[in-house]
Amino acid sequence: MEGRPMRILIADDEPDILEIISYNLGKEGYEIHTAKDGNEAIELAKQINPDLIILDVMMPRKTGMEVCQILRTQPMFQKTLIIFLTALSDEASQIKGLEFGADDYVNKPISPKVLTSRVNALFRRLQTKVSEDSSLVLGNITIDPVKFMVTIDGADVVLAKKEFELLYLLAAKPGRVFLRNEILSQVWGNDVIVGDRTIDVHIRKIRQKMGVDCITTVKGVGYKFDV
Amino acid sequence: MEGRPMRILIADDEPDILEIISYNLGKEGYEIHTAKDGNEAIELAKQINPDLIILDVMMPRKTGMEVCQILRTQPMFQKTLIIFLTALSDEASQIKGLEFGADDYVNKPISPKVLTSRVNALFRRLQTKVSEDSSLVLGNITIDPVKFMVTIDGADVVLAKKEFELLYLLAAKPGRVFLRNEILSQVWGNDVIVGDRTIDVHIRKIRQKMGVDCITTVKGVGYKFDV
DNA sequence: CTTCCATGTTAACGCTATGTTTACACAAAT
DNA sequence: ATTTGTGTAAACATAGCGTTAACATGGAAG
Repeated sequence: MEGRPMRILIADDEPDILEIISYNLGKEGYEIHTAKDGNEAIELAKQINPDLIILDVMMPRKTGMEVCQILRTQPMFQKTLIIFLTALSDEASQIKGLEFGADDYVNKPISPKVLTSRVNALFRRLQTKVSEDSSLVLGNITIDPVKFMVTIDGADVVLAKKEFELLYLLAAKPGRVFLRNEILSQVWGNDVIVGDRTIDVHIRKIRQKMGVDCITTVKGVGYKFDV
Repeated sequence: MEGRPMRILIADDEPDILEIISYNLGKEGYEIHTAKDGNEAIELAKQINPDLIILDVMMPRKTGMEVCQILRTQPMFQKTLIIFLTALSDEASQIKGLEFGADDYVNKPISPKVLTSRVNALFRRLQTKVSEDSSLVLGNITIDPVKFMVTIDGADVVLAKKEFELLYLLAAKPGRVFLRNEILSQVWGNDVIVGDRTIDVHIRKIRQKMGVDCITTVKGVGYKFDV
């Protein structure tokens, strides 16, 4: 799945902050590098080519803003993610930071957990953009919502809209059991009322068209996608 | 060619907030739609297929979180940007929101300018390579947007303007399904209103003129170019 | 063993989304 | 002025999706 861990460069002049952030993001599996001023940040960035740079705004030897501005002019750092970190919580700074080309702007005092969540959110978005297709791959089965296509062992399977939506719902969380009510409200919507057998019939058609039996019935509860 | 404004759906139960945000984002050139509760947001989202959804967390008839959760399970909202808006500034909510699949989390009271900056930052990151008009080669089919010409097995096929634009749109991302709404806004523009059958008629003419059936209908969803 | 309930199975059918054809306004070309 | 072609609308035709209803099955409880 993940070829290499995402590389993060953190620049701040307060050692405590560096340590706290490093520790928390390291725990998430990221590869962490640190710099303690602006020039060092630029140097290191050129060396290691990080995926994300977290910049304190107030730093000696070039502020975060300056670092950002310098890096953004270089082709190599065009698509690098940048987060500003700052004690300045005033509106103007924040706007200025974002317009300088930052992807996020987090105020101090920092909650390590919040920062981690924001970092994760940025990377999540980047993933789906790079791979462009958010298709699910489960063993020999591929489900591509962009192409509206299901493939088993390279062979295409054509599903109708509702069938596809139902399959996608189950396959998005393999192994998890979905209650009939859950399925109804997610695929059909809340206000629609359909008969008891409707879900079953769709499940049947999916099973039939797919050939492989990848959907398991949990009697009295619901259905789940088998891994 | 690629000048379509980004489409934003804003959902909040306070009319004042809706208005302020709409005004400010509208000024930036975005196309704005609004909903005043959760269910309405889901309905509208399905209709207009927005690029970004701004969700108030506290709303009647489904909270923002619920809306997010429901939409994220559906294939067509995998890549849609989502921002949460909330008065709850506590850490836990924020983390929860981001882990729910949101791309940003903004606390009330909202500064319109800050929100605008954050919206801009998200879209900036999303900007795809503006494919300068280069000719597409797909198997034995060549589509040259400069010469306005389509060639199949060396034989020229003459298409009318709208037909060509439609074909080019689909062929630019082979396999990808384009919703009827998407096609309308990309080929016809957002403000133009045309009848229900217009797209079909054009598709038919393309199919007829091309001889080869390279466009597949995905009923209830849209059309796609076959590879 | 019987009963009961949840789900599987099948066929049939209405309805909606799309296909198809024709007509027409309008623009461009001749 | 005539011709030719494009884009849209309107009026059908139609396929197949989504649903229902009726019946089958199987397993758990008694």
